Amino acid sequence: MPRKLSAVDPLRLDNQICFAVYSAAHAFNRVYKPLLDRLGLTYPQYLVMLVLWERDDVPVKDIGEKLFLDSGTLTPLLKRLEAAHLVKRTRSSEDERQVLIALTPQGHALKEKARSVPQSILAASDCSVPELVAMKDEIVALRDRLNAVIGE
Amino acid sequence: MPRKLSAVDPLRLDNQICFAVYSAAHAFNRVYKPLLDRLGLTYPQYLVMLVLWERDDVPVKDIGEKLFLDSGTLTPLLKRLEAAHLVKRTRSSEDERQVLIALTPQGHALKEKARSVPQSILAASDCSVPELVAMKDEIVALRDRLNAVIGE
DNA sequence: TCACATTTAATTGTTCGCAATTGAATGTGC
DNA sequence: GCACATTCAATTGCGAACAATTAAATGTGA
Repeated sequence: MPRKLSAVDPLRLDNQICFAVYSAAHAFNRVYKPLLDRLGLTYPQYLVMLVLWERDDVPVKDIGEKLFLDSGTLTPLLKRLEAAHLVKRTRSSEDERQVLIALTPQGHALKEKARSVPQSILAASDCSVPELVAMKDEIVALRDRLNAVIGE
Repeated sequence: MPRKLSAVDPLRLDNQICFAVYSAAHAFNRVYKPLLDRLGLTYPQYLVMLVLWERDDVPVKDIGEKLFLDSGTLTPLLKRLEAAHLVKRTRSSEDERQVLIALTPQGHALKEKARSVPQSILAASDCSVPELVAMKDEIVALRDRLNAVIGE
């Protein structure tokens, strides 16, 4: 009995890892949404806050490198975080080209409210921590290989 | 010697599988971009074309269910595909609420130009096919568990 | 010093992605 | 047959995401 061609058709949606990643990212976003609504953050804003909770007073460029985002995305996003009184934007005095992003007291305080988020995500994943760590490492390795190709 | 807390801190960016997925999706998008530019498609438009190349003349709702997208995303996207003469949008005569999406001859023809895309992605992934299939299956399973939680 | 390149954010314009709403068509329970 | 709910696409508004450009600050070489 001949194998169905569709099972190996490279143009089939179900065979594409990229669509798996794309749709998983959207699924994560939908799980995060109600959790982050309580913090008044969108998911990309939450990522920026994660960066700042690790290290404060960083240039826009550093945030961009960690999150793989450029100023076209970050500038308006950071302005919204500033409008929400979570960060302050100031030109660096050493290098006037740089804009340094610092947390406000409210920005610092929000970290406490965010502590419950990861475990909610873990529960929704319905997966053991070692399994998730293994998957994460594989996906990061794939991402880094893809990014290496982009730099040519 | 005590383990660094950061290695297990759930709020650390590097520990979050969701960020791995999010950033991998963007990396894929950047790899796809030059390939899809030659087809005159964006990545979401390419996904819609993949669906239509599998089965033609389908309602918007069916496309949305396969891609996990709603009409707010698909309606303008499909109008752009129609403006590019790749699809035709017609009201179903059986159920006037539905809009059926059908490929034009140009839309059908584009499939041939798209055949080289998957192997370019495979090359950029720098990964064996069995490995990619295994990763894809894991990610799809995770996505489906997340989507199950959303439906409560 | 001075011309030139580089770095850094900001800006503009296009396309997703989704929540919320609208309006038309269809299905249902009585 | 008729009120009612449901389904489906379209619309509106907002927040990413990114390409391309701009402008200012800084670095470099002759």
